Amino acid sequence: MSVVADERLRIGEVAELTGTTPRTIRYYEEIGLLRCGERAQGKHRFYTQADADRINEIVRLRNLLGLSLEQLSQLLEAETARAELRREYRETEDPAAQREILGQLLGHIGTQLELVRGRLAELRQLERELVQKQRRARSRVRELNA
Amino acid sequence: MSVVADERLRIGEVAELTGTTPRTIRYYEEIGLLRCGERAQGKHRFYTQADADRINEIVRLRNLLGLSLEQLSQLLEAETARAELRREYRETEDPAAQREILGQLLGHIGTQLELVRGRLAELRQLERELVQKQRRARSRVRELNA
DNA sequence: TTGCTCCTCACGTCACGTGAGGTGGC
DNA sequence: TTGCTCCTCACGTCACGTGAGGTGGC
Repeated sequence: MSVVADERLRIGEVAELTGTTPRTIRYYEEIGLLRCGERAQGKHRFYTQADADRINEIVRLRNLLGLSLEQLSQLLEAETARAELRREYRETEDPAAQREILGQLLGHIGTQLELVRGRLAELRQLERELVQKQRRARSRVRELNA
Repeated sequence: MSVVADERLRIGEVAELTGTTPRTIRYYEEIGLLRCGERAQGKHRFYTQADADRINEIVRLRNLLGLSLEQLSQLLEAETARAELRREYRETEDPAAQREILGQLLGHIGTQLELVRGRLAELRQLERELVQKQRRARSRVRELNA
């Protein structure tokens, strides 16, 4: 509950927080989806809340949008690059640069919204069809009872 | 376009109709998700429109709900059993039996609707969060322009 | 010091993809 | 008869699961 900036989470705790497993987190590191974090070979990995947040985002997009880790990697790479730029440019207080960054952010959000809304449309269509089936079955039950 | 009951579709045609591949269809047969259809070893498989419909349903539930083929198998097994009973009992014209079958059908539809609505809720939540991010970014753009 | 969690191989699994080499049907 | 699609192995791949055997930190 206490939000400490330099909180050091262990891999098992992060796994619990994100509904994954240590193996999954190590695999994401292996394929470059997650930062590797400096540590001596064989030593324990440590994570921050920001790492947990990123894993949560990955898992959510993976589950809800059915993207491959390769596709997710591309989707999040842009975001990571932006975050980098943002930290750099925020200090310059240059409004033109900030507008540029915000434009990129809006583009990125737009891409994700398109994907989410496409899925939503498909699921709503499926729901409609199931409700239609349900109505027909209920109507036949009423006929039988009449 | 012509709907002929005994239309004989080849595996490549079914794959095209369902957005899958011949390999996928053979794999579903291999693990028992699809009927095997009597045919001599090495001879060509043939399918009906009903088979294509079933594959479409499988693919849709797989993609939209993220179920494993094992879970899908269980979900559809009940449906297959019902369809069987239905053909048997429809001829008897026994209203009690028909009520029973309709009850099972309604239960099955209810299960699927629960899954679909759970997913819809998660996706709507994700959409809300993205829209919220979008608003904040746009508001910051307006601030910069002021 | 004692557990518990962590570590690194490394093989297994699910749901197919991808040739290799050969046969079938309009 | 000529293509095209089909057939059956069988190995490859992606995203992890699951031990085996060993070390690290509160």
